[in-house]
Amino acid sequence: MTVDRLAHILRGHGLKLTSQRRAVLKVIAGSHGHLTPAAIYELVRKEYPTIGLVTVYRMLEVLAELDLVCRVHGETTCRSYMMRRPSGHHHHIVCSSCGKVVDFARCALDELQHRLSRETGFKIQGHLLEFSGLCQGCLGETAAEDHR
Amino acid sequence: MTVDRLAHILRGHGLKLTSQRRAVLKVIAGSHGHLTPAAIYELVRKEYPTIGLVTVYRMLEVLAELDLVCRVHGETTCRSYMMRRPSGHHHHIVCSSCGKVVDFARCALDELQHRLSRETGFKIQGHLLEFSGLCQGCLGETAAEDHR
DNA sequence: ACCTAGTTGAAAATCATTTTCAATTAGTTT
DNA sequence: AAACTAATTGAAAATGATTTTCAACTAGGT
Ligand SMILES: [Mn+2]
Ligand SMILES: [Mn+2]
Ligand SMILES: [Zn+2]
Ligand SMILES: [Zn+2]
Repeated sequence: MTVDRLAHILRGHGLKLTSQRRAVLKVIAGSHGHLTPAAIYELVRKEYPTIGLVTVYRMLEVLAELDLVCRVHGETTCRSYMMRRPSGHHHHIVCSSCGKVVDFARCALDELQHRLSRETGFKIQGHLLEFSGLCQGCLGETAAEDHR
Repeated sequence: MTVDRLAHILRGHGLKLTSQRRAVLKVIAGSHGHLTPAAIYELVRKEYPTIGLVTVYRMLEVLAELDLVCRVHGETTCRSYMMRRPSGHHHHIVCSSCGKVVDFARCALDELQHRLSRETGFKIQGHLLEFSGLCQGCLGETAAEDHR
């Protein structure tokens, strides 16, 4: 997506077009990888040395709000833990209401993985898969609430 | 996994069995959901009010080292961003070396999702899927290095 | 040119995590 | 049972990331 197109979208939402915002957009739109706020800040500073880190944070908030950025998950960037129950390769279904977790093993991603490897040239080494929703218990509760 | 079994594993790795560690183990092993360090700390304090938050952090480090805990990823707990390229539902393949991201759309998880929903009683509302590996460029570089 | 709501950035506040260090203790050795 | 010792603990300080506050500034409308 071009910076001008993005700028137009922002304006369409009643947001002002400042040179700081343009600079941030240029950096994020011009990169082919994911960037942390700090990394974006460092890159933007080369073009706009007086920009504040706060402005980068605020810009990311706006972009996330408008669903213009994607979040990328790192293997080790989450600090929510639970005791490991199955010992081998497995994944989780997480209840977004109470946090309950159920494990499952057969993810059947080999076929997809091979296809993607072929199509993108990546040597794929791992995957992250997680389902989210409501557990039976929490489903019952919301049903009971709806009933009142 | 029982606390005694866990305690035994720790001891097998030359780690001392303190009452603090027992208390932390009891809380994590007794929960059916994922917990942040702060949440674990609050729960442990009920049984062991003088424990320090530092001890919880250290215990989690140990458990992660021995691969006795699982990490759970939250939708919004990662702060690495990139500009959104496709507009609809899609996923990422991330290069663990340079951070490059390639998108793909057909994840074909419906079948799996239905099976899991049936088997677990969850109302599944979303999923998180991400592949990681090395992009073509970074593959070339490591090959060149190996050649020297 | 003027107005004004939105925006900015320095600084302080808040929150999470790590480091430091002196005191304590688990598990071993006498 | 007492002594020993390396591992462990927790208060406090240090570090790092993110948010809040607020006075000054500016984009875009009139
Ligand atoms: Mn698990
Ligand atoms: Mn994407
Ligand atoms: Zn639930
Ligand atoms: Zn790469």
